[in-house]
Amino acid sequence: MDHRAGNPAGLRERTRRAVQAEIVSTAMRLFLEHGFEATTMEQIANEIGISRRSLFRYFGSKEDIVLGDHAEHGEALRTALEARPPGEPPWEALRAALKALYDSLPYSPEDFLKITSMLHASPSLRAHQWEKRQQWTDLLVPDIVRRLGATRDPMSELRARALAACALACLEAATDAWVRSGGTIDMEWAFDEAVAAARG
Amino acid sequence: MDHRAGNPAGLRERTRRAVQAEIVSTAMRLFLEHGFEATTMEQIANEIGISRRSLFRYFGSKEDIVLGDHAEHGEALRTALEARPPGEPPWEALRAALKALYDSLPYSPEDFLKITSMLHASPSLRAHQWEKRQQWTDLLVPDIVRRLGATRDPMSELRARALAACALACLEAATDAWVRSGGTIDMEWAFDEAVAAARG
DNA sequence: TACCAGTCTGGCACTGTGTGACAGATTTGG
DNA sequence: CCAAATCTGTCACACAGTGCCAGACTGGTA
Repeated sequence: MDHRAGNPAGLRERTRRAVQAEIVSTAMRLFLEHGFEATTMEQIANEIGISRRSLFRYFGSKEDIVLGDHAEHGEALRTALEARPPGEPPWEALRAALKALYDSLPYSPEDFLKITSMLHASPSLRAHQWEKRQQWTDLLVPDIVRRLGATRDPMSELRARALAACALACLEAATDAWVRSGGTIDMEWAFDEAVAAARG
Repeated sequence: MDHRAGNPAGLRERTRRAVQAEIVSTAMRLFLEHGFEATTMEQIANEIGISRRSLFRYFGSKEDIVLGDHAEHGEALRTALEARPPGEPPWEALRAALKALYDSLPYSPEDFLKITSMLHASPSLRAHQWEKRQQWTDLLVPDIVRRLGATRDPMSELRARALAACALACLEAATDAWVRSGGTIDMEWAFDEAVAAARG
């Protein structure tokens, strides 16, 4: 039985969420202030007032503090894609799903630019981000297979995977151009431009 | 003056090349035998008979022992692309250049499968490989810009970058399918299939 | 209230990668 | 043979990440 009133989850869960949130905000502040590589896990832990060991219990790696949301974003993207009409061609559905994800991000344009710039500046962050995005493809493949038509051949997965990977490559190219421009160009336009170039 | 007869480069350079080659072959043997992560730099150094510190002087990171060729491969790819007729459409030129690179690889199909499988199995190797391939795009962009037509607008780089990234994404998808099939399917066919799916 | 079981925490030790500094050996060019 | 440049091994160090353990805390029960 639950004796506490109006508590959706136990105290444990709530404190855990709170600590998690504090870690992210504190760490992000330090990262943006001194750079990702230059900030050590020990500094972050000291700043918050917990031990280094506990910090590693909340986030398995330094990169996860920054990219922790990426797994959820993948799920959101999958949901958005599956919400598109079944008959819609893959590229249009992917475009719409990516736009939905982009619009749902809670960052202000300035913060988003700072974070994205940091992501581009640190090799290890870029690498981990790509790793997470590879997992995005895995999530998207089933839906794309469906959209490509129900040919039973075993290579439909290859086709779907290539399509998803190209869409994310275009997203990356667009984001890259956006960052280079200092956030001045329109991201949506850049993405369409990238797709148009790729499709010839 | 060079007192030694028939030596294209000094003794230093030759021994350096020899040691480098021995490191690669010894390390690859250990990697394929016990796995990449399970093999430590100390083990490799001991096996060869040099100090750990010297090993790090030859290869700045463990991943570089495996992916050292990747930089040269990028150059080879650029050369192959630039050797294609100027009027040829980007996708066809890229396809031909990638095939030329693939054909020039010195590995037997069995070795190539083993190495590629290892590359897919280790997250840190995958990440570094992707990083190197990102540099490939930088090398290819100028030529693709030329092929896309000399529109002076500043966004031609975005288009070229997207194209290169999609081509490499298709290569990745094809390689992935090839590895999953245990090397049975035809890589060239898989690549074409991936491109066809992406271009709709 | 008291108690027990599950969980969280900090502290310690340890592995492995990667880097800087230094002294001694080796090569290079004259 | 000499002097400058380069390579080598050794030691020390920073940092990420992990296993282990004892103590503290929480949640539910009697």
